[in-house]
Amino acid sequence: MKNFGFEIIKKSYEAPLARVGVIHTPHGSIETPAFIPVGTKATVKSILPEDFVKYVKSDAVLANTYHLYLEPGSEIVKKHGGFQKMMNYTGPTFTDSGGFQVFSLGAAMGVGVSKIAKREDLTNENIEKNLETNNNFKIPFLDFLYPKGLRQKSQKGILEFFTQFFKRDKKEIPKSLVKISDEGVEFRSIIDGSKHFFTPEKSMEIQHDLGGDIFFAFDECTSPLANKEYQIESLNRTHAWAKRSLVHHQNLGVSSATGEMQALYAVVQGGGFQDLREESAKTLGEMFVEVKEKSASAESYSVTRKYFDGFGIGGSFTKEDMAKTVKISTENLPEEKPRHLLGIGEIEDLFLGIEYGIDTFDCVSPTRLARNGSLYTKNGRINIFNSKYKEDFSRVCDDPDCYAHQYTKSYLAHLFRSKEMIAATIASIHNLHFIVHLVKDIRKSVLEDRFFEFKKEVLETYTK
RNA sequence: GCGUCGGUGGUAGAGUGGUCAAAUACAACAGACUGUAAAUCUGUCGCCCAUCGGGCUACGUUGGUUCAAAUCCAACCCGGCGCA
Repeated sequence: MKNFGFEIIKKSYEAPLARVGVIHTPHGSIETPAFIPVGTKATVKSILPEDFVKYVKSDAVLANTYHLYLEPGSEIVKKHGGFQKMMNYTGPTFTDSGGFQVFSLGAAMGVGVSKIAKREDLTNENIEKNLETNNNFKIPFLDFLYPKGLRQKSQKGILEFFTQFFKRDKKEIPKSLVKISDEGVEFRSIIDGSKHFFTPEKSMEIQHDLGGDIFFAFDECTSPLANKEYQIESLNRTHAWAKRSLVHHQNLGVSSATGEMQALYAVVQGGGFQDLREESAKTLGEMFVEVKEKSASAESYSVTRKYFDGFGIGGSFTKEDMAKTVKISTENLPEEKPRHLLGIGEIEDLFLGIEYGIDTFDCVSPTRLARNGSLYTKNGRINIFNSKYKEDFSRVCDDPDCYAHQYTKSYLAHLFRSKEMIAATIASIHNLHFIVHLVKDIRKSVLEDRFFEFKKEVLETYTK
């Protein structure tokens, strides 16, 4: 059985923080930098698992704790031997801890805040408003919000239903499905409204059941609208949770699903505040737990220090802050450990991340954009719904290696307009292939010491 | 031929005297989407100027009643159904 490991093959001459490496896992290697496609519920949406392997050719896939815990339930995943086996995938896997849902179902719910804030959103007024609702949410009568049959309703339908219900009974409209305390986070299920309490320990247990090769400590992803006071409070909590995660991971030992060792990453937070990021990276980088191990020969014990195997960089920040935030984080992390930039995947951001020492990325953007008709091209993103593509007989993708190369834009436009399911499939394969291979090409450019040249070449034609 | 019901914007379909350029849905045209509450969401959608807003033409056709008509009346045209 191979264990987790990371080796740096080359450090860039051009960009002092950039490096090329390989992550070893019990299920194979990941050549870094790498883009890891997201399969939240143990499926990369709209793509057959076998086609994902065949056509996307990424080195790994990432699934989500919150979602798989809710359905089908981590026990069932465990009985499959992990989500990897369940989805008939043989390569390396990641699971996210559920920390992002603290944000997306909490502070971000219903207020139109995304992970990447626009600078103009960061007004005092918005921050004030956010403070009122960001913590200590009252969620009255939430059970009524999810009557049977509502599950399939659209987001709009649900929000309308909420609003009507609460207006009628003159109750406060809920701002959140999440309640945060130092102990953990109370989530309401997005499926049926039921209550679930996540602690770092619980997240570890679920992720041991899910069986990913690499998984994350439970963290709090804060809103980009949160002020510094809140960020400090949250960061301390995230650090405390990281320690608890590390301790509990050691107690649990190997994965309950696969019987194999899993690698645990901590998550650097601190919002857009540079001092907090620095503190976070240092704190987590030095964090360890002492483990007593029986020595091979006799009854004596040796004490070893267990550190995190790698680090995620999480949170939300403005586009403008991203570069320095990533940079100060990686500068203060142990160099020899892999770094994963959570939830980032726009093309400019990939270059930026790699330049500042990121080894892996994951992002829903390629698949979500694809389902909504946006496609990556060398000349920027296009919306295949635009009327001009009705009679555009050029290829969806120029690259003959891409599955979508065999189809015309006109055909894909037709599939989208007529709501055929395979539209999402072709578009998703294309977008993932595009991003995965872009990162592979960036990797190559670092190896060949022409990173900046390549960056310029790509970004010059890719406007947007 | 007689009777009856009906003719509304690209389509379907509400509206039956003023708050109607006309609900709603679909279509169309744009836009958004970064650890997946997302096969989702937002905006526009008669014409002309326009930031609020203003002007014009419109609910089969023509004429009428009324301060005011998609809405009431008459005739006509067209369609469904029933009876000859």
